[in-house]
Amino acid sequence: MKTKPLVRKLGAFVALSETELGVLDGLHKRRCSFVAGRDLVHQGQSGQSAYILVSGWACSYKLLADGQRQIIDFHIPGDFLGLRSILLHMSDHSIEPVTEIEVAQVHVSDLLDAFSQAPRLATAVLWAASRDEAVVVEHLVDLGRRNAAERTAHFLLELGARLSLVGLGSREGYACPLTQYLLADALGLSAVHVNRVLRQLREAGMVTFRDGFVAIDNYESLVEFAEFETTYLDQVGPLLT
Amino acid sequence: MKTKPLVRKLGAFVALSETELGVLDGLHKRRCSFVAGRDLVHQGQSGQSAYILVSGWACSYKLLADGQRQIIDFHIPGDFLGLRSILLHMSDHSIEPVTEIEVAQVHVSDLLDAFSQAPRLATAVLWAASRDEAVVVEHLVDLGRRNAAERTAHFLLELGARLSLVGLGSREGYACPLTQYLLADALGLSAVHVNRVLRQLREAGMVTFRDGFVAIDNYESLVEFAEFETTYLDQVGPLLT
DNA sequence: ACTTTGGGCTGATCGATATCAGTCATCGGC
DNA sequence: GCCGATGACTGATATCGATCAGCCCAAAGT
Repeated sequence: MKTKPLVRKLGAFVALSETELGVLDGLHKRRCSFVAGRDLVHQGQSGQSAYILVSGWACSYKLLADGQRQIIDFHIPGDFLGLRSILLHMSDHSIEPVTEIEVAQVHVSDLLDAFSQAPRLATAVLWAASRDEAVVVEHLVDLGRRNAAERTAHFLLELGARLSLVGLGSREGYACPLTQYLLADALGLSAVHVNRVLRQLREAGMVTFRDGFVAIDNYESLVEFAEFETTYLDQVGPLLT
Repeated sequence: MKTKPLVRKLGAFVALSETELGVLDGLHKRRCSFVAGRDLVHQGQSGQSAYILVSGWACSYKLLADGQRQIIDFHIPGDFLGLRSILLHMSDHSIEPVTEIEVAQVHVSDLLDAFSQAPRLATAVLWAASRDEAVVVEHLVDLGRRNAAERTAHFLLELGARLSLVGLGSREGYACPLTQYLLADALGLSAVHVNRVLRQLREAGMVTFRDGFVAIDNYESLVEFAEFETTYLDQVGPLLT
């Protein structure tokens, strides 16, 4: 079987032993699939287990009383879903599959067992969680201090960088199943404006998002335009050997 | 000595034993003070230790190339500072004391030792980190989908709720050393506009921020106006006994 | 006593982005 | 072969919040 995205992701941080690989494999036993659009976790729900995303895309979001929604983050293969919910014993957000997804369900007890069998996995997962938090923080800066075009450019670059880490993208581009509506809800813009901004970026020769594919036409100028910094995503090699 | 804010905070989640209290005490040994305005941690710095904030307020922020900044979060007594930095071996943000602060410096090794002596502390700290992340997520929703007034109202309520957890605030209000400039950098607004919005909220009889004190004039209507949900902050009693 | 500084405050104007009100193309169902 | 749904796209208009330019007050410095 092909390398699991989670293994690939954690492997970039910790040089995984045979035992650790085995334990990680064990976490992938309870497999399920979900169709696009039907909530996996619902805001306000309690209890719950977490999931490891094996294939497909999902997003976590919050709904406001007036029906608007804000997408917190998109999740790609190798990401944990709902890790925070199980700690707080209550989900403060919803999670929705963007495409059809395949996940491995993980109970709290599975996770704690895995950690006691392979303690360095806990460090690795904590590291992954920290990196995810850094992504959310960068997203927050997007919303607070970047205009629509910079924000969109930055966001597309960041997605690309994350996808590259699990082998699903490169500097040339990546497959991206998001609609302009989803992008709007993530970027705090209207779908109409997302459309205009994407046109600007396309006409400026920087990036073309069309037919489910993001083509980065000029990586350097896009990076400069978006003030994109990769330090928090870069991972040259395992830090823990 | 008065109960430490961190003990108070974690105590709301885990019923702490004598041993655990002792270990927590041990983490508070390396005390230092810092004056307001001079960075504690600098964006891009590597290595680093973390800190427990004992008294005073701090904020973590990111600088953009054009000189703008976005404040990610304000930190109040009982909060950890720079926990993510030590995991990523690199700080992706800066931390600046807002007032004079007193902190306890914590090396990675101190923390790991503490966790091995009192394993439930690890769970408690992880829980605290998750709650902090939930705060950042809520802040993200503020920036993405709430207008200036709702955003400001929501932010002030959230601060109040967090301060109440460590005994520094109530539904009537709390002492708040923030300037309108700091508020602007956190809310993604200009200082001028923050001023106007505060006036609106004051004239609407909801909340009065003046002379370093936030007075909540009408808690119910403020909560309704801001669509404030406390679920992720509420903590009726220890979940782990 | 005068100046300087920092924080709070205000009016006028301008620009970025939302909102409204559509068109067009594609696709699956019947 | 039409129908409804969905997503991409566009022009016109409205609005929120930034920016500019400035005043006022209190505290600290000289």
